[in-house]
Amino acid sequence: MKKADKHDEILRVASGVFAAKGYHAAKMDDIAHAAKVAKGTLYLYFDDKRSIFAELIDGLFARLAAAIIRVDTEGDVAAQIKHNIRAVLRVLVEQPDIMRMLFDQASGVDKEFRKKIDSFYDGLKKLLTESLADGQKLGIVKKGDARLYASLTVGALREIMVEAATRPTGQRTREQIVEALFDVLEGGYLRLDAKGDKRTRRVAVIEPK
Amino acid sequence: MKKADKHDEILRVASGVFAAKGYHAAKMDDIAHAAKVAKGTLYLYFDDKRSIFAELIDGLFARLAAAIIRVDTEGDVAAQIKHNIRAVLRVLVEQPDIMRMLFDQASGVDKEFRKKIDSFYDGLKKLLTESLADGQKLGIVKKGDARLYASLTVGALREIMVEAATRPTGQRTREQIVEALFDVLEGGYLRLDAKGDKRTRRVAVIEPK
Amino acid sequence: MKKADKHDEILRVASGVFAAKGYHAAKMDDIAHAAKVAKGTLYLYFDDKRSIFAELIDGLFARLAAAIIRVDTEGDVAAQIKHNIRAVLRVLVEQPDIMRMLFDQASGVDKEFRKKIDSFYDGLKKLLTESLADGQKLGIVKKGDARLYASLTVGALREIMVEAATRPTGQRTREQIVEALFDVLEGGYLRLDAKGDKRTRRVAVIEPK
Amino acid sequence: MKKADKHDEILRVASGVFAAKGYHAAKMDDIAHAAKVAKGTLYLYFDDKRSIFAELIDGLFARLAAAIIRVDTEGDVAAQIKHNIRAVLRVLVEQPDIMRMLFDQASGVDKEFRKKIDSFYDGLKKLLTESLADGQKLGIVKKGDARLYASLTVGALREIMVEAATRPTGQRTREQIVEALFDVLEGGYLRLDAKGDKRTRRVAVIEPK
DNA sequence: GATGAATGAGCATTCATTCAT
DNA sequence: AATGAATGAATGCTCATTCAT
Repeated sequence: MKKADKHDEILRVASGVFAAKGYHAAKMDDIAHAAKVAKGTLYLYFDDKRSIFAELIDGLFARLAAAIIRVDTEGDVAAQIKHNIRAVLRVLVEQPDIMRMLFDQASGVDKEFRKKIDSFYDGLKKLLTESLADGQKLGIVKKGDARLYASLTVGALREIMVEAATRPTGQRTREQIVEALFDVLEGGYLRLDAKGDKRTRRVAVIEPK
Repeated sequence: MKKADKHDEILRVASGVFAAKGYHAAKMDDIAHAAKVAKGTLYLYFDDKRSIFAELIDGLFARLAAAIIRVDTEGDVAAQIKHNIRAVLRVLVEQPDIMRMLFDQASGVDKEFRKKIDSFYDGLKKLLTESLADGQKLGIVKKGDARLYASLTVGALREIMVEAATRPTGQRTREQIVEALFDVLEGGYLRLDAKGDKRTRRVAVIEPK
Repeated sequence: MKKADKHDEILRVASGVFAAKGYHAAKMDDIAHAAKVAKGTLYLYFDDKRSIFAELIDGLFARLAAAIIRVDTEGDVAAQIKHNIRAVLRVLVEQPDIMRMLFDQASGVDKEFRKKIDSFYDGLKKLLTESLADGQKLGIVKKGDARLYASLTVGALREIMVEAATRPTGQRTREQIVEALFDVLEGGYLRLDAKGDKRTRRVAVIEPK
Repeated sequence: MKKADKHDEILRVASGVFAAKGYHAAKMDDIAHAAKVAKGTLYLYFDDKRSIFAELIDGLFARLAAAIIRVDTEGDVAAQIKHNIRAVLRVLVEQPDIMRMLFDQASGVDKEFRKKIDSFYDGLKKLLTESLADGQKLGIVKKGDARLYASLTVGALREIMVEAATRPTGQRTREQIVEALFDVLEGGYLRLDAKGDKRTRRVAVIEPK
């Protein structure tokens, strides 16, 4: 096994240990044992415990960033949005361990980690906010607080991702999730006017089959 | 200062320390110092470090649970939903420290903590899922995966809460958030059909005001 | 209750606590609680934890010392020896708690305590050794290492005392113990018949070598 | 130095520290320092402080148990008894530190330790009691409370052992102690002459009623 | 490269003692 | 005299990291 391979092997194993026990409860001994190497060997491939965790998170971020495409409002917006949802889902669902770590542990490790995570989210939201602002100019996004829409979307996405990664899953196909989330973004899910709400906003609604 | 007062005072101070440093980096010394008592004194009021944290989380949960009302579909649904959003916002925003702790630290402390948090969320989602299912029967909630809608809503809410609690805030008033979130739930924010999407679902849309 | 009374009451209670838990496991809280006084009150009657224990041991020593009479070889030696055995038995058996403490805990408390106990025993053995040496001159004690005889006797006594104090007892009466121990001592190294004791048991004795 | 060696080396050193300071006053730092290892190293070889002490006591018990032979009344009883006294003396005198610990500290450490020690003594006394009862049937042990004789013997032995181990020693040779103790036992409740021992010392014996 | 024994700084927790009321 | 809340020094134990083999 080559150097890079063992590095990756340790990473792979470590993500399982971190996910199972949490960052603080995961001991270097645990990781070494799980990776079937001596404790000292870990330090040949990583500077310290923290950097093992950091590489995992960074790798996840990189993969997420690579998966997301900037929405081009000239093209088929719906398709692109769905593509993004689908891409994020795929990255996360394929590595549920790392994902659990990211959402459950990361900000509890360190001041620095929290910053790193915050800035990833901030970047994500900024990207989304800009896209939405573009969309508002084109009239394909409702007027209002684009930043808020972005946060809300990221939050909803995150929640569903976590659930998809955490639960025994199986229930929903990835495509169902993509469609459902997209639908909600497009049309919300409350239909209060059906009860004769005074603030009726739609003259007519045709529910899709 | 009475016994109960000092207990609460220590809790109050501890939430700040936990929020600032994170559970593990917050030492009993730090808390004692911040509370201006000797370390031993902490143990007169709490069993151990973990139980200080636990009381904070439990208190937050209790306040959240108390603030949320079950939506009665006979009454003004919109008003009740807004009430709930507003109530949760108020509880969390008034104690940003505890909130940071809950979202950033809690699941990293302990297996037990993760369970506690998970079950809180599960309870919340279950409540919401049932309300949505009721709504679907009454035709005031879009058909589809009610559980998914619930997750999505909780995620969106959480994200906005965290942001509201974390950011220097000030920007948005609480009422603006309530309205915006409600609007999105009601009607989504994408208006893709304006561009002539083939899957047009609405004959006409009248944007409010 | 007068000052002296409370002092003694605390002592009495403390001996039970020490005996039950051992010196180190017995907390000042335990003693205060058992004595139904506040912790601070203990310090009105005793300098510190150690001195409570010290007073108990000292009291026991004093009572033992007072109970033992120096054997007068002019008088009825057998009666005096029996008296001593009986007296020691009575003192110890009447306060089994303090006795347990003395034998089980005392030397484990402190360097100083070990010294104190050692010197009590040393005094006891010295007293006995001298008596035995006197007896040897008079021919009523077998020739040989008087110091060794003394140690042996003290050890045997101690063992029986501890047993008598520790066991559910009941089995042997105190007088049975006195007689049995005396008999063994007599058959062992005492040669009282040389003085023409009425209870002469041997017609002739040929000392080996 | 091999693993087992260091384990034993630490044990050896620890017994000195425990004996010198007492269990509670002996700090892990003291032991580590005396053993010239870091504190953490102690925990590579022992679970905790208590288990270091436990191993010392257990080892002593094992060696004592191994050294003692059950007296066979068909053979030379005197020789066997002397062998036992000699064997116990040798085990204890060769490790005076552990012995001090056993007698001075052990029961003060823990409820569990007291039980362990009590049951060792109980076993010893039971063994001896049975031997004495056998002897009584054969007429080589004086009639009477065999259990009491056993306690008395064990107590006497213990006292002499402790003294031999504690004192600057030197004074008596081990063999002198063996002979003296045996002599006393013999004159006391042993009636070996009944079997026609060559070393007959009494021409005639008139047992008191 | 690989090992794993050794390290020692670091921390939660305990409890005898004090002292303001 | 009595109280008991407050104190803080003291200590067993952990575990990330190092380094001789």
